[in-house]
Amino acid sequence: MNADDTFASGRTGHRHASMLERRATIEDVASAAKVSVATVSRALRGLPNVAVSTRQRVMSVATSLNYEPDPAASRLAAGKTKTVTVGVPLISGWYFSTVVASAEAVCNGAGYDFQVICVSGPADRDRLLDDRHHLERRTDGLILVDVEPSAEQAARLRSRRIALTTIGNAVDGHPSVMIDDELVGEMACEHLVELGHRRIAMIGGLHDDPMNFTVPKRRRQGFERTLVRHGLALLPEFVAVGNFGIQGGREAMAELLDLADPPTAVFAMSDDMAFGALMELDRHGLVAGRDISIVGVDDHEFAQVVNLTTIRQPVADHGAVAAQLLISEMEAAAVGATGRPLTGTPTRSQTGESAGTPAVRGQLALVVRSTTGPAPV
Amino acid sequence: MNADDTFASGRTGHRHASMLERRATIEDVASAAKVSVATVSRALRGLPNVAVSTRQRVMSVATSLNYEPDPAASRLAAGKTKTVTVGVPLISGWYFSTVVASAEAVCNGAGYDFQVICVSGPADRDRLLDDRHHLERRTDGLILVDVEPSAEQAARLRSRRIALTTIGNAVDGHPSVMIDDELVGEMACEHLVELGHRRIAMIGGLHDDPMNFTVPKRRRQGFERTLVRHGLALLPEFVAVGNFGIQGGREAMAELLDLADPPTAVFAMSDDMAFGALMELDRHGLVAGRDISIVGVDDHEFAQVVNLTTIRQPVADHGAVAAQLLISEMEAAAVGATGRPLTGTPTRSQTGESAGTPAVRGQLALVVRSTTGPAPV
DNA sequence: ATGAAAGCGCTAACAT
DNA sequence: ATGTTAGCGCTTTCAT
Repeated sequence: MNADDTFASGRTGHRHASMLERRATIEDVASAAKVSVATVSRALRGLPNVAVSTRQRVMSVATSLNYEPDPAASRLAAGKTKTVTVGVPLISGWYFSTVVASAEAVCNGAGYDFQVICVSGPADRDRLLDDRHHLERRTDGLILVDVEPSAEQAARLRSRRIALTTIGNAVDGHPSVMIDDELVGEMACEHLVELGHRRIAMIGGLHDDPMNFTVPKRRRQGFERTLVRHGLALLPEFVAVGNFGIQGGREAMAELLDLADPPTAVFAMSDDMAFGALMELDRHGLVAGRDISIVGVDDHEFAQVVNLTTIRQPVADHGAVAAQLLISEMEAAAVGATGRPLTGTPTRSQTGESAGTPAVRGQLALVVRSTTGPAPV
Repeated sequence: MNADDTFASGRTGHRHASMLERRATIEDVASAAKVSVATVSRALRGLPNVAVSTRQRVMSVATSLNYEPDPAASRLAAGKTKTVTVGVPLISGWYFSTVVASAEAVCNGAGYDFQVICVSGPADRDRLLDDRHHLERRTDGLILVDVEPSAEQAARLRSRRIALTTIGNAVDGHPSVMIDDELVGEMACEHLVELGHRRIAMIGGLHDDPMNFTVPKRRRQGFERTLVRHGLALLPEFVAVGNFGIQGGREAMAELLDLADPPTAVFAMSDDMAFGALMELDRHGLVAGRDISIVGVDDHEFAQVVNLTTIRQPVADHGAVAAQLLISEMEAAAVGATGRPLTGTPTRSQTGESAGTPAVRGQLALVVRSTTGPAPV
């Protein structure tokens, strides 16, 4: 089959260098350990009903043979892939890459292969979730970050035995990790009001929202509600769209500054947008924290560089916790599969969290730096 | 030979088919299309020796059955995984996440599964490259970003039939994409010298360099050489270590400012370090571009926010080009494997690029913003 | 151009 | 506690 020797002469001194490495199979281990392949399989996977001495012998033989099970073979035979996939709207960008990084660390630590796929719009989302191609037989679990599957898609995922955990929004019956986004808006508003501001604007939201990104909606609710509680109102012209990017933030700030009567303070729903706002302030010769106050959300790595006041959220934790939740789900499912056929699985449709579907909430903290200050008199 | 019928009755009964989706196998397609599985396999994979009419029929049946080949099964049978893995020192962080993002787009577009693994030190690197676990039978190709495999590791990769492409450094006999790092140092130096600076410092390098990260070394060479060409010298106290992070840049700048006779200009080998330097300047009440000039490298998204003068490199291209090179290698290897056994593959040990191992160089551009200005008089 | 059949390297019944 | 063996769903000779 392989014509290794064809080159054995001319290629290099060492034949080994050009030869294909021979990998040990479970049979090699079995015969070397003088047991059956079944025993090797059990021994190596820590299954019960293996004599201690046998297990040890098998393990040492496996090690000395440098044996590693072929993932394709075990996937085919067992039907599990030991792979997790994370779907994000964008791979670069501080928030998402931080989430991906921490999820990767956890998954890899738990022995899972880690795949990433970019889901930048509804089409991508539906392709990922509806087509047979991406998930089917390729992954045991999926982490969706700021991507909301429909109820049907979530249901199908379950019937396809693919575990799901979401970040940024909750899907009924699945674990999720998110922050209290209403509280975010509330905290930002409180801070600004306390400083004496009364003309407070908001940068956030998306121009069109095909992905049904609920985060800005919730932040706005908390923000507006708090404004109202203080006897203030959210003026229509004080609602600018920033699309969660630096440029969007800059443009939004430009619009606000163009107003006949501009705000004295701005709540930017993300640090990125706040950075853009800061740029625009600079262009106008205005000083943040003196002429106009800006609060962001995230505590982006750069927030300290530009001294941005912001609401910190534990982004790295998001990925790590989601990965852990997902892994728990998958291992539970694995047990359930062998034990009893998950007859008892709850098929809840409650609005809140139901038993078995933890909705982890991250801690928030207002970090006051220099971009917010007392309202100008 | 097969006693299929032994279990024909009891086995196939769908036990909990109520919940689980039934997926079509190649046999389902074969029988529905009234051909053999072999023909289905050929037809669907675009292999020759299939009648046009047959192929069409098979394809439409496959579509209507929503058939998708089981990746585990084809991997096991064919020995290829259709997966690429990228190893990066850090997943978050602007540079790496941008590279990963563009690589993902290309790989996914080409139908490859895309895995990421964090390689944050020599131990991680050796585990990834030496152990059987990670790569073996899991991936067809590897992209290493700022991670340098030893010659032996690269050789083993070849004998394990895993394609390799590197970013940031070149490995003999493998495609790579990098920039001319000496030119980077040169351009930065030229710019500063032209502005009249003569006391020019440098922030870069790593404290200890277990990964043999060659980028800062080359940048320094170009930088120092250019200094010398202009009759200047790189003073030992003008070489600060920044570890390529914001904090490191800040500390490095602090050291430089503590000097009895501080520099009037600083070449920071990355934008991140430049941002840190900017922070420190700010803390000292100094204005960048007036009191002290700073040039960075990258043209980080954030560079425009703080108006940083920098040397732009096409980071996204790095990932995209590397992915393309890798895919070319893999498809060539696939052909070579069936066709002729890659007789002509060069085993060169030249210093530069050799035929068949393209070393793509990215375009550089000096982007002048406001953090550099004429030397104070 | 098509089909039959032998694996690929495991896992999981089932038997002992 | 251990062994036997039938698949898992494909790909790939080898026939025809």
